[in-house]
Amino acid sequence: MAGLDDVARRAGVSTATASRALSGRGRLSEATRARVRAAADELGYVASVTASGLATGRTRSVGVVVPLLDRWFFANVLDGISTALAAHGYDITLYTVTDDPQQRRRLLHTALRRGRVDAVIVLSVEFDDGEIDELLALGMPVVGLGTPSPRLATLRVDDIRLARLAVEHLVALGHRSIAHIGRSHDDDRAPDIPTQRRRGFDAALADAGLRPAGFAAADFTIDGGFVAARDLLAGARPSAIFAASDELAFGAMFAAREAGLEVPGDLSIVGVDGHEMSGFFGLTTIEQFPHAQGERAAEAVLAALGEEVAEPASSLPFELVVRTSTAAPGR
Amino acid sequence: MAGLDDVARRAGVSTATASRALSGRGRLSEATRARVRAAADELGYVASVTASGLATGRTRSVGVVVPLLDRWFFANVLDGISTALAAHGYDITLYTVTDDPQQRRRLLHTALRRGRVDAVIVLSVEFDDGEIDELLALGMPVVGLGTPSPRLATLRVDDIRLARLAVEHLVALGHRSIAHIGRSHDDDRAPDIPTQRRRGFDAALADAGLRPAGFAAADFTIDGGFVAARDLLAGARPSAIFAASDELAFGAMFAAREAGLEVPGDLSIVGVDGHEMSGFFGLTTIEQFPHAQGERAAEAVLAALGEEVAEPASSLPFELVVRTSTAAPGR
DNA sequence: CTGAAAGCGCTTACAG
DNA sequence: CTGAAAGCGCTTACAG
Repeated sequence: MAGLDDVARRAGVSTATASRALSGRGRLSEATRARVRAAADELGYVASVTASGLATGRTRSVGVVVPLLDRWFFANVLDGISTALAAHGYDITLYTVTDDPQQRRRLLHTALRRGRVDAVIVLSVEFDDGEIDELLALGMPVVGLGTPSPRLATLRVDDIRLARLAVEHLVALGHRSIAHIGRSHDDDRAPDIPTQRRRGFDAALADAGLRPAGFAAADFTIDGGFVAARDLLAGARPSAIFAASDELAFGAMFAAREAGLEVPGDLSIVGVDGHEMSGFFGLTTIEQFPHAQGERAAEAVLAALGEEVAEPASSLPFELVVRTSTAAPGR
Repeated sequence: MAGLDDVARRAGVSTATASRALSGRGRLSEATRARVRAAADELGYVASVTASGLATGRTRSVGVVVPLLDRWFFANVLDGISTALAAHGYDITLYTVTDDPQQRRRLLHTALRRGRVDAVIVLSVEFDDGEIDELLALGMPVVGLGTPSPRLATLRVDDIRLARLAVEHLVALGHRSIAHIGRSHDDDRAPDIPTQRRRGFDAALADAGLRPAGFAAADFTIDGGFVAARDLLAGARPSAIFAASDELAFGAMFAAREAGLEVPGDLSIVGVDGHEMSGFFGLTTIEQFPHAQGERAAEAVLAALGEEVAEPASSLPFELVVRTSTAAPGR
């Protein structure tokens, strides 16, 4: 691989000048700049990141911390991040993080402190206070997407309003007996997404003078939705379910089918996400454009790194998509 | 952040000795080694990758090139890669690649030549001959997973046998009219996965003295499967469909439902993958354990980098899982 | 506008 | 077993 001095030699200038010509920093004549560029092209020169990283402290890479790679939502967010970062010549270094405390230590204490990345994007991982301290102590930009901590610069959709939108749709259809599948902290002020959605659910019902017809906790998988819905349908059956994700909603649809119930005849179901399969299932849902969310998170981080990016809008959009899984309460 | 000389000073040794103590290379007394380690722990020292990378030429990072982040299969493979790599202290740098030739050039010509990664894993991307040349010219280990090119060290499942297994299951149930949804090159010798599966399909039918009851090409999405199946079901209807992926099979199931057909009463369907939803759909499928495939690819790359890894098995396993989407041809 | 030189933080022959 | 020194390939004040 050709190095910078090969380029300099070929262009007949010093290494310093070659560096300036290629980076665009410092002023030099257009002629020499062009000469250096030509030499670099001819040699197929690409600057070594380890060398320039060591010299400048910048590596043009951002770390992305994800909880689970195989959730549809995260895969799409990641894709969005990747698109936006690539457009600015940044690479992405991927870190998976589960509940394993040792793994978290390794991430915070070692991986992120190796100087491999210039900034980090954290997706929906719940870090405790001490972990947030360590993140902040990294001394680089950290942006969260759907991260619960108020101490992190975080992009989020207004999940209370989002949930209200879903529930108000059901109420408008005439439903009076609406249950919820999701997750919730006991503390109403907990900032995590599932709790916010549960609060929006409660609030919308209260506004309509209704009380929850049931709540079932589930992790955000299809199977979780299936089991939760089976529980809900076993008791005094609600006429509608608001599921906190499309995957939960799919699970609920499978449970309804197993129970011999028709959707929406016997049971209306609303989800959240806009999952690629929601159309096939005829699922009414709140779309939230994860790909765009990823792009926005990437832009926030790029801005913090001093890159030129389009002015970011202030809030993340979502919208109700009505399909065939919701209707007026039947029979 | 503490540097190596801080550690050395605290331990009362030279930087060189500190480096040796921490890396384990070169022999030195247990006593000083312990002293250095203690100093490093107390200071929370972590070696800078840019510095050690520049000095050694190794960065402990591997590039992973993926076509699409939001396919269930790739997400799981990636997760497997991440698991195995993390266990050896390697990071992963993620590169997404589509058909856009400019993007491919940027990857091959720039991103991969920056010295950021020690090796690369390529997932199912079809590179042309010139691109393969560039990959090989990188001068680092490259391993493919499901990559068509015979010039790349590639891990693959035996897709001909895999397809035979699926089709033989249908034949054994008594089906005589079996169609295929997938993709295929005209050239039978094309090494890409879809073509291999189509060949296995043909071969199994030929062995049973049967001829294909239809073939419909589709990209590997649910929607692709839906459209393809709708076409197949519009003509002389087959009694069974072998779909080259579970997502295609899901699409086919939706199409069957739309056509008012019962599965498996009117139509049997087999898929490939072992998608997390296949259980809910009652889909008979060939499981192929993508997570394990990812781990295996990572281990192959680690071995090429001189890391100690378990002896890799020689072929990738798969297995038939019979559910309720297949039965003897009905009515 | 351009060059010589120091420095980024490690590693590794080379001596001893 | 340990240290002094050179070097990895860039960038950037500092001079001119």
